[in-house]
Amino acid sequence: MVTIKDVAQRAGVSPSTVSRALSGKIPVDKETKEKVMEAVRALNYQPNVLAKGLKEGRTNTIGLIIPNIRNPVFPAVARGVEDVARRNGFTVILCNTDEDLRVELDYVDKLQKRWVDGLIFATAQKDSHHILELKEKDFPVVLLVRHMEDKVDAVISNNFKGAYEAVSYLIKTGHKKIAIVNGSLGLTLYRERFEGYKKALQDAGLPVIDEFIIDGVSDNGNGYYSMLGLLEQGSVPDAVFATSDPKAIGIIRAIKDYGLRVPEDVSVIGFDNLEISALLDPPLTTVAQPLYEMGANAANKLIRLINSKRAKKPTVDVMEVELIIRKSTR
Amino acid sequence: MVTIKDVAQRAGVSPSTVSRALSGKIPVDKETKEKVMEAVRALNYQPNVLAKGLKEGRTNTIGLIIPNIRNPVFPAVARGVEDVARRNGFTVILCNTDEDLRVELDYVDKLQKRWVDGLIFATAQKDSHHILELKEKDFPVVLLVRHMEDKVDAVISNNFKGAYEAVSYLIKTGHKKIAIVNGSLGLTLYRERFEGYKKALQDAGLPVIDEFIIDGVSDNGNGYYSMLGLLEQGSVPDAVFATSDPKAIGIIRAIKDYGLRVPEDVSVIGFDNLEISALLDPPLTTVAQPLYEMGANAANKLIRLINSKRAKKPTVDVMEVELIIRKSTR
DNA sequence: CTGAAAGCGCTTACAG
DNA sequence: CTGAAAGCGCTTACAG
Repeated sequence: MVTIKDVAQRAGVSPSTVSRALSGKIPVDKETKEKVMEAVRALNYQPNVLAKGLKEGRTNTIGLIIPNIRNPVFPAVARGVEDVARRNGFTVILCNTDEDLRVELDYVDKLQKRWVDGLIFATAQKDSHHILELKEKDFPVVLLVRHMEDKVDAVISNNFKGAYEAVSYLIKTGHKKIAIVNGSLGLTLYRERFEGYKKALQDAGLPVIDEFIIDGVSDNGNGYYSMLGLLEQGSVPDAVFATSDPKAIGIIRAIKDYGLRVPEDVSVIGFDNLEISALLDPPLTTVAQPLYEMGANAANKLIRLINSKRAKKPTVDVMEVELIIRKSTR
Repeated sequence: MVTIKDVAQRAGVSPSTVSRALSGKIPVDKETKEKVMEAVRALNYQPNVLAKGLKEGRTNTIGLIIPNIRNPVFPAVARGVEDVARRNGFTVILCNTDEDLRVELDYVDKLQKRWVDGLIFATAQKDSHHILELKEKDFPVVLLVRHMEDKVDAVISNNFKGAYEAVSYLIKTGHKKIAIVNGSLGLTLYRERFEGYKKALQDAGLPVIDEFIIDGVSDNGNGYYSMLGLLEQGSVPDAVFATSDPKAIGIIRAIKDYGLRVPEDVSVIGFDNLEISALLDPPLTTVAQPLYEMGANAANKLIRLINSKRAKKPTVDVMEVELIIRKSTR
């Protein structure tokens, strides 16, 4: 391991000078600087990040906390985060929590010890006290996809509008009995999508029917059973608004297994626009979220927080959303 | 920030004693130990990992270097790596390279010295000198998915056998003109799958036909054009062995766009068994790789390397593979 | 069993 | 512009 001392010796200067020549922030004589650079090259010197971090109190590392990278929403999001991080000289630690609070707290603990400079959470719940605590300590935090009102900086998409447009489209194309298969109402994003659904019905003078409202459905496979349950109890809607593409996939399978056709008997509309959604049978009509850009924005926001001394008021960036019409709706 | 000094002061002992009480490796009087623990709890002391790392020369962090987390093979792999890492007290840094060597070298540079205890590469090429160099320096390295003969520890799947079984199945079910759409032959895994393809044909007394051999096809969308090209030049196979599921997806679209049916006119078989592959139209027949387990094994292997003092001879773990028959083959 | 001291590799006031 | 010194928060020989 070659250290700053080795470089200093070879260049015939003191370690302090090497440090200054390298940082560039403090004036150094041109000639000495060249000698230093020459030595750095000759020895292939790499400054030790730990020592630097220990001294400066920062590590140029951020943590990305998500439920599960296998949920197909997150690869694009993670990629957005990483690209921006890398371009700014940051490195990202990936943390999957499976929505388990203990795992999440564990990670927060561990990462803070590691002196991570900031954290992006895509796991925020209504009552994520630990996130609020970090915020209060002025530790840089940004929420992604899910947010907590205006208390913490966040990047989300326009959930209300996306849902409103999806359901309005269904109404416009002649559907009257529109069910919603929703996620947990503990999450703001699903509450907002629910509001959009209700508003669209109301604006069209359609009733909001209790039996067509299903929530608490997760993304890993139980959309199938919720839909099957609905059909088997004899409530057949003419359209379903699924609040995520993974849910829509399960719902379509359930409708087919029940012996009905999509979209002839039941139209299905999703929310996300995953890369696979165009490849399904039938190709999925859905509301596109700019997942990559959301990740990229969150990383930018976090890095700005890290670099700025004074705390500003948190802001929530709402990204626009677009209805993509394919073949799962008639 | 509460440091070891604060704890020492409160417990009325020296910092050295606190360190020893905490590490547990060196005997400490029971009573003093309790005083220390009491102080640790009272102050909610968190040892600073940077300082520890600087002193001990290790950080309990590993780097995972992959082409792109958006390629649907990698989320499962990454999850396997992370789960094992976390269970062993390690943290993982995610690095996407897009197969760009400069990005990769940049990452290796940044991560390697003193900062990360080991590296998992899912990006190895035939001539990845930088990986060999790390290995020679005795820096812990494990290859994943792709390997470099027996020079470096690796976890791969049984590519030859998977390909052999896939193609043999096609032959057994009456196909005679079987094309292969392959990845870059610069990668061992694709060479091995190619060998399996050829061997299966030979064992059945079928000729290996040049015009049915396409390689250098990447996973992001150009399977579509390769297949379309093949069809348009008038060479219509009765089956296609795609050496990855993403390629199979593009191939199926090309066949349909060309006006033929899958599997009635052309059977298609993939390799991977992604979660989406069962949901496609038609559901994809494919060779399943244990992606999660491969990631988990690689992490285990790496952590063992990190913890063991002496270098052992590298070993290549070959994981078993399974043919999953669905509806894209007749 | 315990404390004082040295040192991991840096950066940055403090002098000059 | 430059060097010597102190210090970031730990761990670990060295004495006792």
